Amino acid sequence: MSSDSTSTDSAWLLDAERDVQRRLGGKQFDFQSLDAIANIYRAAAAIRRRAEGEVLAPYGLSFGAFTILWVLWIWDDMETSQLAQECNLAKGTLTGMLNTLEKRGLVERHRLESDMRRMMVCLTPDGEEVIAEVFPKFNAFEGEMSAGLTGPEKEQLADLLRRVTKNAG
Amino acid sequence: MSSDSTSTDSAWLLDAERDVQRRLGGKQFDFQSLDAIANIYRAAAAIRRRAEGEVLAPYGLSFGAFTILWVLWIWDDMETSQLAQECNLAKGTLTGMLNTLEKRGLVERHRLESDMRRMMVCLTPDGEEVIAEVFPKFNAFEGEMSAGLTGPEKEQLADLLRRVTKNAG
DNA sequence: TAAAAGTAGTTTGGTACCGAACGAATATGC
DNA sequence: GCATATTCGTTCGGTACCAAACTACTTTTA
Repeated sequence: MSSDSTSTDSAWLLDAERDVQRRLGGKQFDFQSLDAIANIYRAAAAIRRRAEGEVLAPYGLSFGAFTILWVLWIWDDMETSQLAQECNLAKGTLTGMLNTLEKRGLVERHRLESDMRRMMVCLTPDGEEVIAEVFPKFNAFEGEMSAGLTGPEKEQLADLLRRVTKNAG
Repeated sequence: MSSDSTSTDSAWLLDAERDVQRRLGGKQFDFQSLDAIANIYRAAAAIRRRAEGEVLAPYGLSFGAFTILWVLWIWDDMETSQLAQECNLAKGTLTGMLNTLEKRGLVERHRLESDMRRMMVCLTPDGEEVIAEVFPKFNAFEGEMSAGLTGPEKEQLADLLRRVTKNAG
């Protein structure tokens, strides 16, 4: 399999991919899709772990908590249902995480006057201070993680992933 | 920012990305890296959720459990330390998940005779049967998730992610 | 206008996951 | 050859996360 691969130079495959080809090369599987999709998790897991350890841990933020602060920073305020969707969290999960963030004084919840079922969430000044301090470091970290790619390559990566995400949504 | 962007057509941006630009467009951040890296999570989270719901749940497998079975299928057997690394899991986490899989009779553990600290893990015949049945469905699912991409685009996506992963490792 | 249906957030029970502390087995230094 | 350091896997305490049941509120409907 590795000897007759078409445009992909086998010397550039991850060890894991090479072993997959050795084990399954004879079978009729969709290896192009396998490589594309599996590498999404590999990259996501590797990046997430490093981000939590190197950038977020000093602020006592999990990746999910950081995402919540980030989303509220971008949108100013938001209903919890929309926030859960934006952060890829189940609504029950979001409740717990907002409790934690609220105890730390980083976010605030308010019921909507017009509909007492619904809840608006926004950053407190403290929360805004935290995200404004963390995000530049996170963005620099993102730069490190994609350091091997040229500008156009980063744009293309974003574009290809965008199309996968739309497909999966 | 969106008006002077170079090759990225704003009409193709995800809603989330557009809002980010509206909020942070004036600041000096590395938007190319931001888009590239942030879209990795977005895609990974969306795919993982759908995979668990549509492909794995009928077999009672979490994404992590599926990954363990898959890795053991490819490598035949493996030491737990290596398995943890391959699955992107902390070793303590792996212990618990192997307990679960062992109770279900899908994997077996054996101490190495030559070094009683170390542990080999392998699939049972039942485990092999499960992964051999699940994986083709999972692979078909991967095809669906990347359906909007041409073959060469999938290869390029895999290649770009590979370089990010190596960078993060 | 009152019952039924729908909707939003919370609670609950359970798994997944991590880091740190631990104990057993092996390797190393003197 | 024995203390020390190292290296395994496991245990422990805690957070993150989900799906399903639940509660409180609102809308629909008759």
